[in-house]
Amino acid sequence: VEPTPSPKRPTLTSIARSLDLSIATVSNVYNHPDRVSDRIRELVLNAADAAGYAGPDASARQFRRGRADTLGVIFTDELSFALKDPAAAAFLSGLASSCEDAGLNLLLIPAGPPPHAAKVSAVTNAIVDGFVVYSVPEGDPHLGTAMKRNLPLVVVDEPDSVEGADWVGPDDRAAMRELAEHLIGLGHRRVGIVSSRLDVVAQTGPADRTRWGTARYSVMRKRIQGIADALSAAGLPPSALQVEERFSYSAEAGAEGLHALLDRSPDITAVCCIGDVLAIGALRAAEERGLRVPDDVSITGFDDIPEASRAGLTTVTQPLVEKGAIAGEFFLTHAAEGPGRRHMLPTHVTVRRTTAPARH
Amino acid sequence: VEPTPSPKRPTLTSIARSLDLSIATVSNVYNHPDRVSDRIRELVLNAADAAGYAGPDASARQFRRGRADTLGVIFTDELSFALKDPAAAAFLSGLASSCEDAGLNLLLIPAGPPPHAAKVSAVTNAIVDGFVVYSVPEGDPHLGTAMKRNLPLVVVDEPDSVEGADWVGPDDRAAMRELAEHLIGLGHRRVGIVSSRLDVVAQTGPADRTRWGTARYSVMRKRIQGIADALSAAGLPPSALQVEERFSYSAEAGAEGLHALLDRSPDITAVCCIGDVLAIGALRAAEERGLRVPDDVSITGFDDIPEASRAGLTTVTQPLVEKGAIAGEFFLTHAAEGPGRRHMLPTHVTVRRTTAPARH
DNA sequence: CTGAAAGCGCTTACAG
DNA sequence: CTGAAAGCGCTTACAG
Repeated sequence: VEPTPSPKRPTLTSIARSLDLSIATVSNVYNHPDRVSDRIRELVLNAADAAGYAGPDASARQFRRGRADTLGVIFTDELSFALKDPAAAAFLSGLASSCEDAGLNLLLIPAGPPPHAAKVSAVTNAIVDGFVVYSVPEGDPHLGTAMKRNLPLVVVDEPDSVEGADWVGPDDRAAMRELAEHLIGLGHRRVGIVSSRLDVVAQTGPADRTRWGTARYSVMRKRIQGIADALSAAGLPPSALQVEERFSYSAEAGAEGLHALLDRSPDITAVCCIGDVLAIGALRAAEERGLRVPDDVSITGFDDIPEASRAGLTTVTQPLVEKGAIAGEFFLTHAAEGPGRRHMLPTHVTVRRTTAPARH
Repeated sequence: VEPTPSPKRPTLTSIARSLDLSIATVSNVYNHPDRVSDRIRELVLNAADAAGYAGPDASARQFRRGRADTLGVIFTDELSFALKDPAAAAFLSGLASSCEDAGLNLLLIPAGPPPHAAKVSAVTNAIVDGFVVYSVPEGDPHLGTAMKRNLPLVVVDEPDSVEGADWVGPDDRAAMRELAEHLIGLGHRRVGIVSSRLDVVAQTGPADRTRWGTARYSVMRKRIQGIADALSAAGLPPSALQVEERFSYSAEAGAEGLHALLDRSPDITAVCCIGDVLAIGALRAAEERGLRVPDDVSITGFDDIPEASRAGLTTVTQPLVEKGAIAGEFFLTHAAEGPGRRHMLPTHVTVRRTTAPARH
C-alpha cells in the first residue's frame, strides 16, 4: 500500500503520479489536447478537478517557455497619480486595445518619483517582454533600469531621444506655438502659463527662463518654449511671458496657478495651461475671482481630453487613444522593424469658447 | 585554451563561470550584497556590466521564489473599454496606492466580454499572487477561472456573493432608492432610467421588468430595483418607471437613452442614469432637444466622478478611490484575516443643479 | 498516442 | 566570506 500523498498543492507531477501517467502526457492535456486520447484527457481533467489542480503553474510555465506575453508600462509618477489624468487613462485605453488583440497582459509598474529611486526598482523584477515608458523626465532612473534589460522599449512623449527605443508623441513645441499664435492674433500681449512640475527637484511659484529652459520634463519645456517662440516672433519682450509652476498635475493646481499668476500680474489677459486638467481648474478659479471667460481672461489647455470639449475649452488636440495604440503597435512590430522608429502625432488647435479677443 | 563562450544571452551561470566563482556567490551579489566581500562584488558587477547582464532573470527568479509580488485585476469589459470610465480609473488609482505602498505591481488582465470566453482565459496564465475582480456579471467565466486558481480573491461591486472571496462595494439598491425618494419629494411621478447593458446577452431598447429583474449585472439590477422600491412605496404604479437599455457605458449611450425615453414617454419628468458617464451624455441630449435642466427635466447620475461636480450633476456619491484602496487592503490582509469579509461603502445623495421640482 | 529525459536560470539552506 | 548541491514545476523535442 502506498502512503497517501501529503496534502500539498497539486502539481503536474502529482497528478501524473496519481494516475500512473507521465508528466509529458498530463502536460499535453493542457497544452496540446489534440495529441492525447479522449479517454486520457478526461481521466486527467477529472483527477485534476478532484485534486483542485487549476492547470500548469503559471510561473513555471512562463519560466520554461521564456515568453511572458506581458508588456510593462512605466509611468512618471506614482501610478495612483498618473491614473487621475484622463489623458493617461485614454493613452492606456489605446494601449490596451492593441494588447488585447495580441493577447498581451499589461503590467503597470509603479516606478515612483525619482527620489524613491535608491531602492531596487520594480522595473528590475518585472516579468515582461518589453516596456512602454510613459512620459518620464530626462535621466529618470527607472528608464535607465529598463534600458539595461535589453528588451524592446517604446518611449511615449518624453524623453525625446532614448537610444535603442522607439518613440511616439506630438511636436509639443510647434503645437503650443500655434496655440499661442491664435492668442496673439486675438490681441493678447501678456500671457501667463500654468505648469505642473518642471523638474525632478520640486519648486513652486514663478519659474524664470533658466528654470523652465532647463526643465528635465522636456514636454513642459517644449510647450513653454513654443509659446515663447510665438511671443518673440511677434516682437514681444520676454517679460510678456510669466510662468507659474506647481508641483502636481491637477485641477487644484491649475486653480492655484491662475490665482498666483493674476495676483502678481493683473495685466495678463490669457492663461495657457500646460494641460487640460490644469485648465479645468483654472476655469473654476477665474469664476471664483468673478472673471468671465473668455471676456475677461482667455484660458487654454493641451490634450483635448473628453471633458475639455464639454467645458468648451480651447486647446491643442492630440490623438490620445491613438497614441496608446501606436505604442502598442511599436512593441508588437519591434522584432521585425527594429528600434529607432519615431512617430510624430498630428495636432491641431481646437478653438472653442474659452478664448476671445484681449480686453484692453 | 578554452573556447570563448558563444555570444548568448548572459546568465548568472555564465558570469560565474567567466569569473571562476560559484553561482551562489554571484547570486548573493544581487540578493544579499552584504554577504559578499567588496572586492568580489565589484568584480561581479563589472563583469556583468561588460557582458550586458542586467541581473538575475526576472522570471527564473520569480519561479524559484514562488512569489510574484503582483496583483491581477480583472475587468468586466475589454480593458480599453473600462479605462474610459473615470469611476474605474479612480478605483484603479486607489488600488494602485495600496499596492505601491506594499511594493506590488498591478497586472491588468483583459478578460474580454463573455462571448470571447471560449478561448483559454488570460486569467489562467496570469502570474499573480491574487485577484481583484472589478464588477463582472454573475456567472462570468473569467471569475470562475480565477476562483479555480485558489488564490486570494477580492470582488468589487459585483457579483454579490462569491464563495471564498472578500467583497467591497456600496449598497446600490438602498443608495438609488434614496435618490429616487429625493425625486419623488420634488413631485416627480414619471421616471425614466437609462442603463448600460443589463445582461451578457445584449439587448438595446426598452427593458421590461423581467429583463431588468433578472439582469446578470447585479449592480444595474439593484440600482433599478432601488428606484422601483421608492416608486412603489410612494404608491405609484409599475408604469411610472420606464427603463431604456443601451449596450455601452458611455456619454453617447446616455444621450441616446434620454432621447429614446423622451420620444416614447414625453411625460417623463426625471431621468435617472445608472452612472455619471451616462448622465453627462443625457445632459447634452437634453440640451439638444431644447430642454432646460432642471426646469424641464431633472437628470441624475451615480458615482460622483470628478466631472459630475463640475457639471453640477445631482448624483449618488460613493468613495471611488477609497474603494480601490480597500480592495488592495483586503488582498494585503487576506492571509491574516481570511476570506469572506464584506465592506459596505457609505453613500449619500449629493444634490446639485440638475434636479428640481417636477413641471406639471 | 504515450513516455523518458534534459534543462530553462535561479535561490536557498547548509557546510566549510 | 565562498561554494556544492538540490530542486522549484514545467515544456519540448525525440523515440517508441
